[in-house]
Amino acid sequence: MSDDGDESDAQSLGITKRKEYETGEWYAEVVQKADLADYAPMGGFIVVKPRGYALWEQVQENLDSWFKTTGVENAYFPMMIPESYLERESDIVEGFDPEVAWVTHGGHEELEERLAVRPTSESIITPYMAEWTRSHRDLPLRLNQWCSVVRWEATDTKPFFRTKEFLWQEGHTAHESEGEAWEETMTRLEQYNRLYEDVLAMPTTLGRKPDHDKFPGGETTTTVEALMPDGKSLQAGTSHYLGTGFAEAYDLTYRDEDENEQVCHTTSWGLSWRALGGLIMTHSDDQGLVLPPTVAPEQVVIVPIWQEDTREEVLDYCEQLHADLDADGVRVVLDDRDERNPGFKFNEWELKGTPVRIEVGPNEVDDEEITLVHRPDGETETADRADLTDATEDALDTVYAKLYADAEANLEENVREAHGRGEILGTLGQHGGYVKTGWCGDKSCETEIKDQIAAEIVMLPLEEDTEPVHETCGVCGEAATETAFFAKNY
RNA sequence: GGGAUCGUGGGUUAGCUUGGUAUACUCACAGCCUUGGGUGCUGUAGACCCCGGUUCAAAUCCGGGCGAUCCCA
Repeated sequence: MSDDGDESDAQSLGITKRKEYETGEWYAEVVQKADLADYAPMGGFIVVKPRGYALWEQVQENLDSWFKTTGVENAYFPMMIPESYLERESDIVEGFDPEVAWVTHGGHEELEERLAVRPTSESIITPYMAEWTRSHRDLPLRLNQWCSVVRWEATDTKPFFRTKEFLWQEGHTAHESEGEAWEETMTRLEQYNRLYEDVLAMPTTLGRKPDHDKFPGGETTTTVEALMPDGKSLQAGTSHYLGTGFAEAYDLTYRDEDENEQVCHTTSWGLSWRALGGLIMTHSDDQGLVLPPTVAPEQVVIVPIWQEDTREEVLDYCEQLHADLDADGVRVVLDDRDERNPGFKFNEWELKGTPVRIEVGPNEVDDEEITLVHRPDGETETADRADLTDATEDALDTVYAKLYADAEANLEENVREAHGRGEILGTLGQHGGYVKTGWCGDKSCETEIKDQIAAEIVMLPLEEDTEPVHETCGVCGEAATETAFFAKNY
């Protein structure tokens, strides 16, 4: 049944596309109507509105505090990078060149050397790390910057998922040994994982990128992958062990205890506002945005419901609730707008993603109770007024658990095994999700699948010595050396 | 990278085939009304994506651009 013809006027205030059937359009509508972001006048760019930015701030606050307690310091490097710097690491040039935006003029004068708008900052940060590193006593050196980068891809804009400019953090570290650098790589990957598990209510899978898809110039790229409800995988964060290649290119060396010059092992790791795209896509529904309480700008909305003769007592009661919750540190708003009826408010706060609603009418006032409603499923519960904060916090925890459980079920149901071209293609085509199969390690076997169904190897098991799931490659039949996870991806 | 669809007040949309004063709802604002799922009334304000062509006349037809969405790779 189509709602195109009979969209009621009332509904056009809310979401008119269905998540299940029109995922792309639904997503665009949620982002705009929940006031998260808008399109910029140039293709590929977006404007992030205060509600959207508030979500990013939650991501920042969490990650930033974890970084700081694990030895990372924030710094800031220029947005523009001289071409000669970029060129010092040839793989970086090759990997990013097609999507670098160049500044060629300052005012009316052509620059002697054109400047790259950073697509990532290894090439300007590493030289400075080299300057600051003299001896093993200066190591490890851990820097992070919160900034935006530009990658001039000619693909369709999808707010947060795919934009030419995006906000992220990029961490860059230098270490004495491969072991330390590898440990660093994993520390950051685990922190990304924690962000998804504990803050964004999204289960993830950790893995390694195949060689042909790793960070240009790096040794190993690890990834946090999140499975979206439409069966596509989202690369939700990456952490790279860069080996000594970058250190060599930019002279990042140190004197060890025996006064010998040694080359550093470096890492870099980044997480972008894609995380928000994943968050929105994962939890939201046909009513609009759904947010876990951890990041919701308003965790609770109190909606008063009154009649002429009960107005004052209901509002008084609500104001008390509001004051109490606020004092207990709950992010709460009281929607006491006079000109809107409760139904309108319910819909509006649901559209905006507020996780818990407290409804208060004369009944609640008389019985000294509160009615709590969970955003994800509309479940209603009643609690004593005296237990306000506990009941509210329980409800918030329950909402988080529900969101996580739903996402987890989606992930668990959508990891499948297949062997043979037909089976791999068929499974991917029918179900989406991840398809595990043996892999010989040859890129052309991936290409074969990619050409037919636009799915690629999104990850390999994190542990390199993991026994392959099949003895032979699921595509060509040669001996398998790895287990490959095929999926369509964002 | 290839193909398709689309672009009208802040949001949703009618009008386009057959060229001539642009439709309605909603939001916003002012006032009244008053509330257990998008309430009712009155008033105000607000739009044809851009450039070019055809024409007496273009939202409408033609060409190009820009932007969005979808499908395929």
